Amino acid sequence: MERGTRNWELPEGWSGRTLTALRTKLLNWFDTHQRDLPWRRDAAGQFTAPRDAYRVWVSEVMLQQTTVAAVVPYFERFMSALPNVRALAGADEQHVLKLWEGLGYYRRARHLHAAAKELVANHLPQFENGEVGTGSDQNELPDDPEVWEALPGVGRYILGAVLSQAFDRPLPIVEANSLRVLARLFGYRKDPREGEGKAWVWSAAEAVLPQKRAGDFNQSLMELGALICTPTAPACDQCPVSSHCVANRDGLQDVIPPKKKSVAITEVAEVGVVIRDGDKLLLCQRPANAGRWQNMWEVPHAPRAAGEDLSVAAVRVTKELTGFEIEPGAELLTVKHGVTRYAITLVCIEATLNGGAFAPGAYAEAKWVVPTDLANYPVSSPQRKLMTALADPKRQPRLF
DNA sequence: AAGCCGTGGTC
DNA sequence: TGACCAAGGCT
Repeated sequence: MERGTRNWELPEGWSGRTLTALRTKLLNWFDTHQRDLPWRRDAAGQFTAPRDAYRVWVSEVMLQQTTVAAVVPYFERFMSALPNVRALAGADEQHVLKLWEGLGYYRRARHLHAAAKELVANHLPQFENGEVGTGSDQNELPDDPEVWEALPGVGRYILGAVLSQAFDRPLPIVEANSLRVLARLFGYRKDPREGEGKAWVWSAAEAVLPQKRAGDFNQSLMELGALICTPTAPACDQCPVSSHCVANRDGLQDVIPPKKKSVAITEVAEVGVVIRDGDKLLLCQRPANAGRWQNMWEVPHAPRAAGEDLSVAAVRVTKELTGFEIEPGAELLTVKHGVTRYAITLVCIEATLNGGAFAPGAYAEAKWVVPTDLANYPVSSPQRKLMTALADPKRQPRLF
């Protein structure tokens, strides 16, 4: 979409003065109603303006497609462990993934990590031997859209969010909240997520954006969408800009924006195999370049054939995925989990190693691990559920 | 363009 | 309870 132009008309009654009033009302509302969130303070707990670019960036990446409540503890842990971009760039990817474990969309973490390496290598002051950074990135991360735009995991939203909040650059943002707010405010009836609607909503975000305090203004749109202009039953009586809102005037809040198409859920039956060899069990690392949970660890698991016996499936899946031969044992437990458009029922079975050698392919690597070590590996949520259950001292019979 | 990528909370 | 939803980006 083209930037810096507006090829649509403001609704009747809108003028430059109206836009000025709208901006003032939203900024004033944000000043008095914004939530106290950790990424709105600096590392010392102080409110600053503009804000620390590294903290803004990490928080914005974590918040993608995720809820504020889920992010808060992850953000605190992440900032304690890796307080600045140099620390992140110097960390192992496994450490970064471990800090991300449970948040989902793990590619975000890998992109964040890769981008930090790129920034430190090519876009930050280089230190001589013995010198160290300040520990704060406020004046270290580049105030340059072209640098940020080229980083992995940085799209137009992250670009605008980071540069407007950290450097007060007047760049717009569009995400789920602001999309809803803008569509209702201007009475846009088509889907702002598709086709020309995408261009429209970015253009609308540019049109309302003030040249000063762009970061606070962008946040005000998101905060309003999160607290007042909610998907269902918006609190229009508490909205600071309801008098400007076309959807409020015409009673169209329920149909603007249109609901997203629902996706059909597919049921999947899987078998997972906990393979013992003495006091250790087999842990496998998923490959780096395809599918979900890249570079994370798990016990071997795969779909069962229709009507396939659990033990037969366990032997077949283990052989296909790892190359190992096993002797299947008792059924252990069942973990149900949803992931994207799949509802997966993972039935886990115990087994003992019977021979064979690890064959890389489905998995990048395999390790024999004592159960107390499982907590140190980054694993998916269903795998964490399985491992937590295995480690439960109340579980009978005990595996180890 | 449309599908993929996770997870947990809400009503 | 299950469908909907969340501070998107990549291919």
